[in-house]
Amino acid sequence: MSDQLAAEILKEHSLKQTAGRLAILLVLIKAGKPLSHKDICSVLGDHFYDPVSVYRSLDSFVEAGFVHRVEDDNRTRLFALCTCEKSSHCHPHFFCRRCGKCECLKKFDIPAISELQQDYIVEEQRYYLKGVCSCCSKSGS
Amino acid sequence: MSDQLAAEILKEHSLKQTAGRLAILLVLIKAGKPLSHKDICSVLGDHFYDPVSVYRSLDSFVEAGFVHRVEDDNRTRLFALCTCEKSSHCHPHFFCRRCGKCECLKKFDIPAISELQQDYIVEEQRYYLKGVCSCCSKSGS
DNA sequence: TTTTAAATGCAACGCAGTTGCATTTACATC
DNA sequence: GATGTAAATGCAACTGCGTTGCATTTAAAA
Ligand SMILES: [Mn+2]
Ligand SMILES: [Mn+2]
Ligand SMILES: [Zn+2]
Ligand SMILES: [Zn+2]
Repeated sequence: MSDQLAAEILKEHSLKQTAGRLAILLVLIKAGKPLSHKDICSVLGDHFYDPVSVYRSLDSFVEAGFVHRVEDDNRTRLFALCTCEKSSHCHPHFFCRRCGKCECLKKFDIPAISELQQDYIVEEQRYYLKGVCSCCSKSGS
Repeated sequence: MSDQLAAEILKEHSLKQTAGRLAILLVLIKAGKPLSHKDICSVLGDHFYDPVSVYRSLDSFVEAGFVHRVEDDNRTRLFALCTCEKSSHCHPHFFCRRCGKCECLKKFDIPAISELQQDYIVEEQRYYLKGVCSCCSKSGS
């Protein structure tokens, strides 16, 4: 049951177990892919809880390190559960223009630019691809 | 004189030569690095011209293909003259947290993820680095 | 059970960018 | 050079995503 997983994650990061946080986290667990604030609110639907609080809960997750933020082209941010221990973005993301979904390419590391002058101090790298995802390219031209 | 360059670029892309466009383009040429809408407006200063028109001029440059947009983490967009013939982003960008500047790493191609399944159709790739730039890392700890 | 810092709801705000529309202007044509 | 027209501009209002302030509620430690 992913309810338990959600509870464990919160406990593990010493965040208070509130109904809202549990619900939001559950949505992220079940989705298995990056979701926007809007996505999350619409999944929550009836057990609706304040949009501002959703933002705040998400922020607390990001700060705790078990959720990462993906910056979309469109000035909206996506949130995904981050199983990959390392904090911050460790993998590339793929945005499909057909189905509109964003996918974490967890299998891959972000390739480095080996020839970059050594006096640049790289602290963070982000990489994303846009195109047509595996699913969509298979189904229909 | 870069005034002439600006005029040429506009002509080359059959865009009407207006005072505003020439001024904006000149700012981009002189800057030699990505600038935000705000940056541009503040450089224009007195010969001030409507912020909305600045947006529209920039859009026309991007559509024409000689300016590219860089998406910043912070929901603001940066614009840079794109000398590198290929349309869209062909190179990585570096954001310096010290001086706050963004730099086009024009020397480098964006590294590819060779192991990506072939049924993904990659149409665009973006790559950016954050850290401390060459300049800033040299001067002062 | 009591206590308290943290979480929540609600309303107002901030800011980058967009849209609609009336007016002006670059530039092609005569 | 004068004329016509589509494109560019200015201005005001609007959108959408996210943030902030503050009073109230609540999880969980004591
Ligand atoms: Mn991810
Ligand atoms: Mn660039
Ligand atoms: Zn798809
Ligand atoms: Zn710097």
